[in-house]
Amino acid sequence: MESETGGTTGRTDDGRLKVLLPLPFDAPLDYLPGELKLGPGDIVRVPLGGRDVTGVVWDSSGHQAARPVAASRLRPVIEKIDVPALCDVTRRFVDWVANYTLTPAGSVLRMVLSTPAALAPAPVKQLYVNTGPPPARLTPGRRQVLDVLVDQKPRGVREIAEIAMVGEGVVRGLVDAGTLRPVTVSVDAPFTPPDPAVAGPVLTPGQATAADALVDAVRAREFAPILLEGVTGSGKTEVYFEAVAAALAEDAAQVLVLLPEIALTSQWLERFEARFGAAPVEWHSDLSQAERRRAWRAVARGEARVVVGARSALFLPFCALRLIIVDEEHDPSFKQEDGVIYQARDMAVVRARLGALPVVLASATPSLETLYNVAAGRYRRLHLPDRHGDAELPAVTTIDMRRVAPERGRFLAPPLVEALDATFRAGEQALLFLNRRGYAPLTLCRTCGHRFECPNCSAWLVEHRYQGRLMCHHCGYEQTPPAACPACEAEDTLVACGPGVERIAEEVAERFPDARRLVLSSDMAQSPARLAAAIASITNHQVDCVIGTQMVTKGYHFPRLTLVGVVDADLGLAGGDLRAAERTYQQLAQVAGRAGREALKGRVLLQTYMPEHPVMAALISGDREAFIAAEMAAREAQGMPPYGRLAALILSGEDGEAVARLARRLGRTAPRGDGIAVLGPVTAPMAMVRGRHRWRLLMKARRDVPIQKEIRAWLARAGGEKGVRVVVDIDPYSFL
DNA sequence: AGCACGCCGACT
DNA sequence: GTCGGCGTGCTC
Repeated sequence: MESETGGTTGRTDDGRLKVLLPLPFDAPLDYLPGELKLGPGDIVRVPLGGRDVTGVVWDSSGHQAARPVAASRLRPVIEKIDVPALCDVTRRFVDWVANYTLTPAGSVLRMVLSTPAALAPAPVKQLYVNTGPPPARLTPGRRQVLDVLVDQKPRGVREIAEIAMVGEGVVRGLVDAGTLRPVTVSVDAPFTPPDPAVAGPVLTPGQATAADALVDAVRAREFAPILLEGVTGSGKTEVYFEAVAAALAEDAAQVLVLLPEIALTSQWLERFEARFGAAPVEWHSDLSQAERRRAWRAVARGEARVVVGARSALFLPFCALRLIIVDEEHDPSFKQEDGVIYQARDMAVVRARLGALPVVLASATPSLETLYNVAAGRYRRLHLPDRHGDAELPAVTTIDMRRVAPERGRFLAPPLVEALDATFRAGEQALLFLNRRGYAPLTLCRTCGHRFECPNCSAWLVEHRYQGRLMCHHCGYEQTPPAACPACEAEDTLVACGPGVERIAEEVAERFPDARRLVLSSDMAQSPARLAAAIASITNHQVDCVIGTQMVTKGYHFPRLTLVGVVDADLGLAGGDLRAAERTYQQLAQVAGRAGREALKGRVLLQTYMPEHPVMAALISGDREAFIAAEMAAREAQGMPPYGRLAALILSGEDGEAVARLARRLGRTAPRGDGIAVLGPVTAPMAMVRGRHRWRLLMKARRDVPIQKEIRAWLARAGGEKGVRVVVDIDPYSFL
């Protein structure tokens, strides 16, 4: 029996070193430290099979190998990498997330070591200063060079030559003469630290009270989950900036601000810079390789004081994290749906608990989970009063599409058309919201009824008329629309069914030829520059009518926007998943909030076939509290989250029979008993994605049931099936 | 995740 | 007779 020395040394009695590798392994592998002095968190290169990989010295407790590998098979660590060690909290966080999400610990570590370039030796450049003896011959050119360098600031050869107005040869001559001495600097410029004192806050008394509470929480250096709730325009950002300022005032403290990717806008960054005099360190998917390296290293070294990023920023190697802010905490995009499946908002709370620091969840429309935690006394709630007292909330009304339907082939009902007309005449802006990209979601043949479907997925091909393509939104398949029907060969019989934003834009163009239109969808987000230009054109009122998907719902102020028309308010309610009502309410409330942000009173028109639906009723009355209460009661009655827990098993594989076989076996061997129920197996609503057949099972459990343990035992019981992948989604959001 | 080893079709 | 397809399985 091997005995362990404990969790602090990273090695066992016989000198084995535990090293976790960024590969799908559940546990660290054993290595020999050789002559290296290594401790937990150190980043090392180790041999694995025929290659070298980078891993992290892990704590020896926790992962107890059932049967240790023979000492003769151990290989020594190659080298220690010159990067700060991953701190204790980061390591425990990796283990925690792995255990909770039923993901191999190595896969979680891979998210931390996501930037291989950051682990390579830092690229350097050669600069020069005048610290050597003066040259034997002082020519006029040399004199000019030395004049440039009197300030002792290191500069590159090219730069010196340019300022001194001499050739580079003159500079090199002084280098050869030993007058100019080289200094080696990293090519990564340091980040300017934000300064808490640049611009003092201008807070109302209500905001100041909340800000003080946050500042106290930062100073207390304890775990403190806090909901910061306040409607749009109540100053949430300014209030949490005070907590950021309090952290910045402390030595070396780091702050993480998580935003939904879509909300990380230039507008947010401008506000930050105005308050703190410097930009935060950004972390999101479209950073270049060099930017990632610079940011990652700065975080690891503690030089990045404030990081703002999308959910993956949670896995950066912070060493002195003192505060986490999750803005727009209700946003469903915090749920990562592929690779390691996790809810970044929930994991932020976990990281805060492990690190004993406050975490602020900010929202105008908090998630039911968060409200539940407030009600249970687990989270503290700070509520911001509306800055403008009884602010002009937009008037919300429904258009009953059963009574006032648009003409055939049109999608805007007469009352909405009239409202658009009035808005344009008044010189104001309108927003038409439809959460559907492209021109039409379905194309069919009028003669034979043939539908264009994706060959790899159970989904219709969406027509994108601007690009002249039929596209699958699930796998990237696309084709050119054929002239004739591929089934019956009839010509000119293909019809577009249903609207997307492009089709709405077309209808606006037909009805209002003079209105300047802009379609805003994620198709545009591919190019950040184009997106920024588009946003600016709205802000500058170069656009009268914006037709947008959920791209438009967050983070932007459009001061001249007074009318919001929701083309299909029922869209999100279809499918009947758990959060359909909540999500639809959030989304429509958020879109509605775009109308009438400043002096101008706004109004919102919802086109719906079910105006009596509780979601519509709540939007009209503005009574969010009542809606939440009803939704909570319904969830409680059904034992659904947040009252109960859910976990989904998604099976997929190319061989449909094998997938079905394993699905049935999992159904037979499902855990049953007190507080656990398993629904399914059923074929997934999207029965085929990317050529893989899919089945689902859903486990519903009481909150006190250790679902991870149950699922692990269940999967072991059922065994596997060749070529079939099982993905576990704890707390699922998507039911497709 | 890679990279080996392994067993069945078309080439010099 | 070999080259090579990528299916399964191991890496301390």
